[in-house]
Amino acid sequence: MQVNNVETLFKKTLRESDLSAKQQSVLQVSLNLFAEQGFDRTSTSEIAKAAGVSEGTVFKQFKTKDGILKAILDPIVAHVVPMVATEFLDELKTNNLVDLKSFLQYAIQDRMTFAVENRQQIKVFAQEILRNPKIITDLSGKVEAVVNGQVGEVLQQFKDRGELVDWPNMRIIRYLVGILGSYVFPQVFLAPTADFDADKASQEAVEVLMRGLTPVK
Amino acid sequence: MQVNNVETLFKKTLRESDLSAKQQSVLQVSLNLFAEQGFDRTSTSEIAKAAGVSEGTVFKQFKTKDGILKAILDPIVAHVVPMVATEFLDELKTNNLVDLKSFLQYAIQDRMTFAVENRQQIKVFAQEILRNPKIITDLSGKVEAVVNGQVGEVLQQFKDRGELVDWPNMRIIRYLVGILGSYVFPQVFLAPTADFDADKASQEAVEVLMRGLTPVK
Amino acid sequence: MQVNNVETLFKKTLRESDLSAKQQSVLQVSLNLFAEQGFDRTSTSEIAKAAGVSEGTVFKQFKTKDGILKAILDPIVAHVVPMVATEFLDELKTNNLVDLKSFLQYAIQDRMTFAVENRQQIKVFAQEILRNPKIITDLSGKVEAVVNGQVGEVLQQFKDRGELVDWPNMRIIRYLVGILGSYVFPQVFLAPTADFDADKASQEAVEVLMRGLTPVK
Amino acid sequence: MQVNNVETLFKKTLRESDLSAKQQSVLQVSLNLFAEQGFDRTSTSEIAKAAGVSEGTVFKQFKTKDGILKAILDPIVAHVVPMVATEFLDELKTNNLVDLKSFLQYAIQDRMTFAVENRQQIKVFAQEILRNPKIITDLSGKVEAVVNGQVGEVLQQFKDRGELVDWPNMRIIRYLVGILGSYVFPQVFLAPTADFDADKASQEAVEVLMRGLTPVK
DNA sequence: CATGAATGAGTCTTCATTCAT
DNA sequence: AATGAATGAAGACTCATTCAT
Repeated sequence: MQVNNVETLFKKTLRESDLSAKQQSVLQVSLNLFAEQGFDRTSTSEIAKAAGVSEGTVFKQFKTKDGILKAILDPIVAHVVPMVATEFLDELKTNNLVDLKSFLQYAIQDRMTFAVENRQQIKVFAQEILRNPKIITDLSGKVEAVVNGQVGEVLQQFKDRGELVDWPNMRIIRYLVGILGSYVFPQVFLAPTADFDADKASQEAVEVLMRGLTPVK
Repeated sequence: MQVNNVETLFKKTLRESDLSAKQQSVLQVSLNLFAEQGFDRTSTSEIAKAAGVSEGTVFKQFKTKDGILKAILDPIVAHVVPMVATEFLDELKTNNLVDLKSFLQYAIQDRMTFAVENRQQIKVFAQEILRNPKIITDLSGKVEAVVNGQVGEVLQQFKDRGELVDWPNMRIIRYLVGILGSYVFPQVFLAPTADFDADKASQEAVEVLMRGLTPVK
Repeated sequence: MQVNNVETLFKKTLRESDLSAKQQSVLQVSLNLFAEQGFDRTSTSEIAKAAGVSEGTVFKQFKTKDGILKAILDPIVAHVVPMVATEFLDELKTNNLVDLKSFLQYAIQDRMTFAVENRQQIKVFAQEILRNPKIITDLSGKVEAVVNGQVGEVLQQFKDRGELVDWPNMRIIRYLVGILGSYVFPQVFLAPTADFDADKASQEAVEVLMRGLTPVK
Repeated sequence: MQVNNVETLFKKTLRESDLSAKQQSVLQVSLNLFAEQGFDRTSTSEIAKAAGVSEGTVFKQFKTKDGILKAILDPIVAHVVPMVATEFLDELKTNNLVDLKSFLQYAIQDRMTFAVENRQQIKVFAQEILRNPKIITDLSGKVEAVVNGQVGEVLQQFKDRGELVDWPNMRIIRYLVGILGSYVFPQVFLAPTADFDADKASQEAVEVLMRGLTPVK
């Protein structure tokens, strides 16, 4: 199965950057601390200590504390998100999703796993969005392009075959995300319950989505 | 129509408290500032200035900065949420919701309006949940009680009449909230677009929910 | 003889301000430290310690380190300079300066004493002028007004009586200041020699000025 | 006319030193930055960047930041000042200054031009003197030697011929410098006004000095 | 010689909190 | 109850200096 793990991809991006080992460590450690206790509640001295570097080193490269956050978020937005998207879309095609149900089963389960595995990164993103919603305005363009582009093609197939209601792509995706979120949200932001059954959850989600998105005869 | 406005109810709660006018002002102003710029980014001196009181006064009553947040959140959780819930449930009964569609139309539109009107308070809550998920664990008990209690009765009617799938109440509510959230989330947390059409949005939401939640013959 | 001491006047201004004793102490101590070791080489913690207050107190009132400097310089420019000027001019009139020589003797000696007694304040000013010459542009207006105003009247008397060359006031004052400075400068900015004889110095200065400024028959 | 420009001479001194091109660049750039923004407000990284060298290089040669200042000031004191003095004295002799007026005209105008052309260097010196007056104690010996030596010879001629008052050389030079300074100071340290007329200024200065320094019959 | 990443002490500044009035 | 001056610990950030390469 695909890696699909932001942390792995993030580390890869780090390795390919021209940052020194210490500076990479700063970003790695910051990501974890920001996710755990929030940006504002994480001090730069805490970061330095956790990364095993001096406080000067932190600022030498990243200039400001906000610079650290930017150094984390920017490559994720610029590289990780597209990589993940591409990977996901490739899988969609590879897996030869013959009908809507297969497609939904795959997509829902895949994204659910993704969300749970990348809780940390998602939380950092969520915090930043609450603080500065502009960040998502920048992303929404990309998302819309993908939805109407490659994802749109896939959806169109199902529409053509009469398997999917003829609603705008954004509307269909909205419901997909909404239903997915209704399962994922508590796991990511609230207490991640140990008894969360991703299989059962995705089956249920697929069931209600199939009902909601199949054309009425 | 009902007031349904947390701010109004919050003010009412304040009036009924034994807090002096100045102390009420502190809470009122804090709520706004916390929503606008976040708890960590709001200083107590800023609060004091905005509330027109001295810094000493802020602490005289609330002991700590966290105490202010608690003084805001606690009554909302203790009084405002129940009041809103009761009000909502009363309306459900009063409006004589003869069938599932009427029920969904009413519920969705009502909650959508509620969310948009109370953006500020919701944002403060969201921040606090990210920081301290425990707060929702406390709430979830109450919510589950309501869902399985009064709301459960309503849902049961529809199930009995064969208008609603025979799924657990929590599952049904999950989808309701998920679909609702897919419309409301961008308005509350991202850019609140001026062209948001609550009527159209709730009609669409009802449409997909009716499909998803109606039993198959 | 007149007080003529900026420090005394500065303290008087402080007392009349609405600053607390501690805050006055901050300014007093800062003035001394800035004069001794320069603005940039004086740390705020040093100021706090010397003033016997916490570092927070320093910033509570003066906001920034520059704010401290401003709080020192502004009242001097606004009040002390005018007070000193008035005092000086009053003395000029009171002492019934019958001829140019008496006038020069008085003025030179008086200003020389003034400069030597207020070395500290003058040094702080000098530093600030090197850093930010704008400060003197603001003052030059006032100075010119006095030179052409009250001082001008005095000079005009001597011109009318044929005791003083008919040059523009600014030119005459320029030489007065230049010659005065040639004696004062080393005392203020270089090593203040113990054997400095203000009496002899002013006699010499008066001698050369009398020669330079008396009309040729 | 003579070069009379400290920068040119400074560069020449640099070329004749055993410093590498990069290290010379460090001194050159430091001089400018110190003059513009002061020693304390110029960081070593700023110097390194402006000089196009690494931070390590700056310290390799000069050990400390003070070492840079020393490396700038020392050669000026050791070589440039003497060179300028010699040049000046040579000119005095070459120009065959027949009488006191010619001498004053030449000297005043020459030094005035010198001061205005070397504003930067003078400002660095002035700053350093404010900070560490000892530097001038070292210089004063040299100055006194020159004043009583070669300059003394020139002055003696005029005294012998009855063109110049029989005052100690230092006293005469004091007035020369004082009057000169009264014109030059504002140009160097305050706003350098575009309309400064060096010709007119030196004529005026000569006029008052001739009056002040000519023996009374 | 030259580099530049790394250091850590020190700087200015903020802020929640206390307390005498 | 209310004030606001005072506190001091902690925060972000700077900078002269070192050292392995």
